Amino acid sequence: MENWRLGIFLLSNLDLSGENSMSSYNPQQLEPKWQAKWDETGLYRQVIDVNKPKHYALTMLPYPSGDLHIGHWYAMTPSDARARFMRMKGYNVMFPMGFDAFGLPAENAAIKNNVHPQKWTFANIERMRGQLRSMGAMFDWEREAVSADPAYYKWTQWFFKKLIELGLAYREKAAVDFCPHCNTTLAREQVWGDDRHCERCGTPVVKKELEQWFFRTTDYADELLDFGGIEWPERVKVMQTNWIGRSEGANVVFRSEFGDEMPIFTTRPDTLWGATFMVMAPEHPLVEKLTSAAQAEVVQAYREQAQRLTDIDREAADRDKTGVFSGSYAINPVNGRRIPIWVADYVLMGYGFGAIMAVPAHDQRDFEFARKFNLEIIPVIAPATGELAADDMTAAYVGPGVMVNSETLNGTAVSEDKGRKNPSIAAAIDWLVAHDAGEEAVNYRLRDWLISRQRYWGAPIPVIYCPDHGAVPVPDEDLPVMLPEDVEFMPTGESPLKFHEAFIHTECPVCGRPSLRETDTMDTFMCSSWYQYRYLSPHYEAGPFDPAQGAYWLPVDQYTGGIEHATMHLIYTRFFTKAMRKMGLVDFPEPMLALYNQGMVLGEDGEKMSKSRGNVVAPDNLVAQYGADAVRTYLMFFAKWDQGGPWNYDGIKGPQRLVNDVWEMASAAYAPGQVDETATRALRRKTHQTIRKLTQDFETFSFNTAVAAIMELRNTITEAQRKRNVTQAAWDEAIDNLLLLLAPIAPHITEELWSMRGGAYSIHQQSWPTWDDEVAKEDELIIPVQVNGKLRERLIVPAGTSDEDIKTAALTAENVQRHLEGKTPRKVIVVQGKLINIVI
RNA sequence: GCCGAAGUGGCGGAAUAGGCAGACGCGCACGACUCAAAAUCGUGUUCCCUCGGGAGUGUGGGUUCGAUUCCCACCUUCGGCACCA
Repeated sequence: MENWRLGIFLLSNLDLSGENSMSSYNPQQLEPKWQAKWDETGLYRQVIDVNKPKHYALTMLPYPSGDLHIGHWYAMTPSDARARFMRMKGYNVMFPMGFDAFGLPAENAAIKNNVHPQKWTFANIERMRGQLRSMGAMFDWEREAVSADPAYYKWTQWFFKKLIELGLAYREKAAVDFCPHCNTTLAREQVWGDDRHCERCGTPVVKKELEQWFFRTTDYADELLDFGGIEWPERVKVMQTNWIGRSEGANVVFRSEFGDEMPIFTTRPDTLWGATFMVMAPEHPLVEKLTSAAQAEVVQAYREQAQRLTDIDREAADRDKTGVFSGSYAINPVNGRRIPIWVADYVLMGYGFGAIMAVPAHDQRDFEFARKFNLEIIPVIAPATGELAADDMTAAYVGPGVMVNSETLNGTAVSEDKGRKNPSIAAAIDWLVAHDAGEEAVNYRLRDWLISRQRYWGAPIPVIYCPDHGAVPVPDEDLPVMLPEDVEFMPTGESPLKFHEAFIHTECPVCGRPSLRETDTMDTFMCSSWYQYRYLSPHYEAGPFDPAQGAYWLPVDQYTGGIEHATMHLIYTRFFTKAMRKMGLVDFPEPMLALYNQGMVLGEDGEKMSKSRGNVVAPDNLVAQYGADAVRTYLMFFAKWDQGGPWNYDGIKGPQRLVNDVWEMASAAYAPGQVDETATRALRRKTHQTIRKLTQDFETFSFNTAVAAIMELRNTITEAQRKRNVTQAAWDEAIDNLLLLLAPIAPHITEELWSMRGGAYSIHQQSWPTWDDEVAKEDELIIPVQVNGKLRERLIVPAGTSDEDIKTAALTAENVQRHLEGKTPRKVIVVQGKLINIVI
């Protein structure tokens, strides 16, 4: 199929006449020519210029998988066009590019093909640089940063140490998510979907007890919930807010009969008087102690069974409640009531304290459990319809009402508000504090970020374990901890670092005793959390970035990338910037002031592109066939950027015709024939309207309608060209502006034509055109006339005609008269300059 | 189950502080050029129609002189979360 298309193309491009061969449009020749010229002249070097406002435009950096695919083009081309637009608008624009070069695919390729990950990665980078160049983007390659470069990961390690110093990194043994296929632990964010699968490979994860390094993202939970001062899509803000999952309530200390403290978190302290039992997660550390001899066997069996269940089974919401009685009792601190302690897997060890008070009357889960095991139900909220009878209830009551059966708090109003806004919750918290039984508390769903990875191809965690001094950070002068190159890869994916004697065995930096080096590497999201800073000065050696560069360029003004990073990269990099502020490296709270999420290009079948589906669109072929400019234009035209949609091989013909037409009209000599004032004015009007439209569309990322507007201008110019009825000045104005407006979208052809027309190098250094409202103004208006809301007539009137005159003309129009059927209108609605509706 | 986004011609998509639905493009049809095809150019292209009109933006209601746009109730699709106390 591809070859066939290519064949047609080659034939159609053969210019057999010989006479126009110098000037026919040949993107394959012209695009590399300008790319080289831009390079030689340093057109895209981005240097500090204090006389200009700065604009830091950033697009998410790619993983060097080996081939640039159309998705990269879709992410980068419109970003590039936007950056070019900002540059023409007078901003000093920085638009860097780099590679997120650590990660599993390199290691998997190493295992499969026996190539070293480093070799594989850097060869891919080399290849992708060439492919990126073919796109014609304004990347400043002298700012390129590669995360797998020791000069880069030295600072990734340095940041790790800084986080330890600030108390934001710690090591802990915990039940963590482990991907058996990737053979490594994962952060909670990297476990997706109903079946809790690995974000990378799709394999369901398992739980493992391991000692791992964590970053205290939860320290910033509240700050991360504050999106003030940043323009981010609502969707991302909602996803992050849900992910962080803040709940307000109280911590209350229950005690077992034996005096063991059993703290719990509740969002409903106002229902404490209705707590009739407690439930502990099977993994709760007190389970063993609190299990009575009589219950020992059944509790033990239950715990074992719980352990065997996968998280998927356990977290299925519609599953029947299971559990066993521990044999012990706790004391409810608010009323001294003795309540049984149960063990059940609907309570999760990973949230709150792993134990709850159960209020079956007002919590559906507790209600189901109580009904199943015949536990007591005591209503403590009475709805407006009257008090509840426990025996008659078929579900927990979670609505508003007043507190009952709650001693001194009886009669307090219960609203549907959460936290202290609810009078009953406020009263209960005050009661707890006054009686020293608990305190106001906030709980988050967000977990600390687990960054240890049991893989080779990542930045080594710079820590040494000394028998005397414990975990000792590697001194700064010994950074970076280099990845050894002489390693052998296990087919199991197990990290070769664990078996590399020379790497493992070292000395304690404090006492010199033989010690062991940490063999885990860092999550690659650590590398990408601060790459926007490294771009400023990728060769800087005195720190992660040059503060002089930072003072000018930071923070990022416009970030663009896919939505899939909403709760991973985009939370991590926000956390990182907040930590960097604590380190004194930056003085702002947010890394990216504005964010835009592009959609996805799908295969022609409307499905996500994948090799197995065979619907992958290869940009290299398209560039060979149509040229980068046509591909860029099509990508920006076929859908609104945040929507995306299916690729269509026929659809690209529209943009292909556009660039061809632009070539024809801008390279042709124009000589006016019979000049027509009206036609001249019409062309000038269209030119100025198009400038206005494109300015607005670029500002709002509406690139598809921007390209459509350029096509309209093209259509108007085509007509003028055929009739030769506009002045030379109007023609030149139209062509020059056409090129300037198209320059950010199709940078090569516009550069060539600009130069052919004698414009100064480079078109990309010209100012964005401005429009004159007077010229853009329509001098005739088309006013639709409706009778009872149905269109009956269109009036063409000169601009500035009074409403009265339009109304008169409308009422006397022939077709309107016919539909009035001699009746007198009840009402005539005149929408100025827009429409008339006659109601009869 | 909860939260969010979206349903418009044959197709991709325009148009929402309520005001000509279908911009722009693809495709298609007819015509021109050609021995022929491709490319290119021109004309047309929401559907139905008795050529007067009628219907029409997922479905059903509502508000309004007027609704793709606002309100209510559904249906479908796609994301995110999901026993989170």
